[in-house]
Amino acid sequence: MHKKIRNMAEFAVASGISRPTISKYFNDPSSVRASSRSKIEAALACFDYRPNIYAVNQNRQMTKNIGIVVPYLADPFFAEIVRFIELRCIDAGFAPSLFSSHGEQALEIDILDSLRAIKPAGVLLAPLGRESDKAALESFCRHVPTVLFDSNIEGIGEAFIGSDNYSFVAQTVEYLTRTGEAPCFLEMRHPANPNANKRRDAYLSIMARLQLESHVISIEGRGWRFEEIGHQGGLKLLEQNTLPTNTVLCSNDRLAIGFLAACYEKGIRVGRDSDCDLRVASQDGHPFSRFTCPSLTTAAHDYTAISEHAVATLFQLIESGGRLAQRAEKLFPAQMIMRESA
Amino acid sequence: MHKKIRNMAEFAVASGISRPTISKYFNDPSSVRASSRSKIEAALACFDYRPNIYAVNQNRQMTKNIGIVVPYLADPFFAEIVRFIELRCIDAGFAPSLFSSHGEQALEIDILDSLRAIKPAGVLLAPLGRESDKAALESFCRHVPTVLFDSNIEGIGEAFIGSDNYSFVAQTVEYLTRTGEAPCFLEMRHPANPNANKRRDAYLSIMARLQLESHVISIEGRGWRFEEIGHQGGLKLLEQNTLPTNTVLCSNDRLAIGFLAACYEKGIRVGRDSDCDLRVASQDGHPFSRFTCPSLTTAAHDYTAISEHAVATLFQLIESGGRLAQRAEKLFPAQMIMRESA
DNA sequence: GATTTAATTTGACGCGGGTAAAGTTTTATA
DNA sequence: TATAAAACTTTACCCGCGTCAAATTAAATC
Repeated sequence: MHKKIRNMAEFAVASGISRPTISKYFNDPSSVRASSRSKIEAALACFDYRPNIYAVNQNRQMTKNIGIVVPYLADPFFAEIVRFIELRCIDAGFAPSLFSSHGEQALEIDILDSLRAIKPAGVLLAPLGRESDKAALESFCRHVPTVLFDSNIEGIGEAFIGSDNYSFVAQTVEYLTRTGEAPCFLEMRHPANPNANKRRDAYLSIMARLQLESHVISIEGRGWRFEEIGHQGGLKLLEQNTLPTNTVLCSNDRLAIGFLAACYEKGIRVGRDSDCDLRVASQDGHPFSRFTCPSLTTAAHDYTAISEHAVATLFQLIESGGRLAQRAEKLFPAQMIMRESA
Repeated sequence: MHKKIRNMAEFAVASGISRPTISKYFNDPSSVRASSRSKIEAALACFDYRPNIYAVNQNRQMTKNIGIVVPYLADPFFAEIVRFIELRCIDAGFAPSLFSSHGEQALEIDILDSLRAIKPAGVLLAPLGRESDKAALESFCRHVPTVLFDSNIEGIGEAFIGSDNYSFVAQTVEYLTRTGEAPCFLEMRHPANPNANKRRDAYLSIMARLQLESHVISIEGRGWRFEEIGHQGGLKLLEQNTLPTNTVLCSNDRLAIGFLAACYEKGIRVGRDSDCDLRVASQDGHPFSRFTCPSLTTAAHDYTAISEHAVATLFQLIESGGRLAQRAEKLFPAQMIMRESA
């Protein structure tokens, strides 16, 4: 009875419906008459036929694929946001494909290249940032409807969804200043991510507005191993004993995780209690920031809002045919999380 | 001059080579005469034509796709191993597709389902473990050449590559016992991953062999938020003050990260110095274990060996037509990393 | 029950490239 | 230089499905 169905024509015979109608059904089950639909679904139950996606995508102008590209998947921030995004794409009937550039420009270009080959309906792209080949990104975005997130690159992509870096720094600096000494700012000298520069600039401008003396400490190190960089840089700083203030605001949580490890090793007591030597705060709301020692006071990304809005924007972009009247930018403010480190 | 090339026939004309030869070239550039090859590559340089992957895959019995499935991508262990695997697949000319089950059975089934639809040459699967639907996995593996890694499920997949849990526990217990008191063993009562059970059993058997009294402490909590579980469980344990030994071996690093945070909060000094209250060691070699406070002594997976061998096994499986004479199992021993926590 | 409207069927073509057969040219070997 | 082997060209058909036009049928409206 259950002879194997090899293609849509055979399935059409088996279900007693013509092939074009079957085709319509798979593109939109509600577009066929209820009686046909139930016949098809009855047949579907016995024969478990599914259209060949390669044949389908060859003939469709646009696939149901959505590309998701992040710069560094081993960073739990991206892993977390990708989780949200994937689930929302699936719910909307799309097939997400996930790619990580692993911090390498060549790989990012390769990914965009192979992404073009699968003709996705749209792409959610968190670019490498400073390391990105802007010409390559621009060329890609001309061909594929793309929404940028996390890292903004001016003029590239139809929209950008990210966090308002100013809000992060404003909240952390305000909190730290209100509850103690104003912070110095610890960052990588050559950050991979453009958000880092925005945060430093925000720090400088906010400190100026508050008529406070600002101190930016830029530590060496390149790449995406932020914890290690924060650790090494922290050890050096603490050995030199040249921290200008007793309060340190780290540019991001991963740097702070490394820095806290250095503090611990050097016997520096971190926290807001009176017997502590140093307060450390940071920014991102990294999934592990709860479990540092002490737990990390940080300004957190609104993961849910960002992923939700990024996906919604992409869907809207797809529905309007791949182009938006003008490039939309949406920034979400930080959510302050007060913990033990400051 | 640069009229757009729409398909292989047009490209054949443009390059002065017949279409079947072009087709051969793209399947294996070395299979065509050197003179033809250089003509094709010259044309390729001006016209940047690429075969339509949907048309290609429709007609090929087997694609060049490789599926990679992990249970929880937000766990840096998997993120890290995926990085290795992806790069090796790309180097070998395959197109890896990455999926995370996000800890959910339904999603794992969905992924295997859509994976079947893309007709991959092979799949590298790290199953959820206890949460997996074994019947679904078995059915999948009957259709797609699959190599399991990380979590073994007896009889499923053509091969398994993972770590030798016994070696992990043997090394940590040996080290801890040699340098101080024998450890108790801290684990989740309902671990998601079957490795956890193997580690507990190894602990019991090793302690018995050493004629030492064993103490297994099973803490409550389900799911994949191990740090939180370790943290909550740790707080409870330390409040009750009922630890049977001054040395704790955690089943895995993420649990240990949470436990260390609990120790810090409770003012327990962790480390191997004489003024410390507790020694804590663990297992996995988690990327962040270097940055805990104190840094975590742990038995590390041999990431490189595992990913290397998993990929090599899959390639071999693909070359031998999708079936192996018998199910191969390969386990790699741990590499002990001595740090400050024990 | 006649008419309009919507849905379906039939038949046919196209997408882009795999692949096989038969004949032709090139290269390698002796 | 003759001969065999390898690579190539031409021709043709195939894959599985989207999609269109024309004809047919069913449902909805009055």
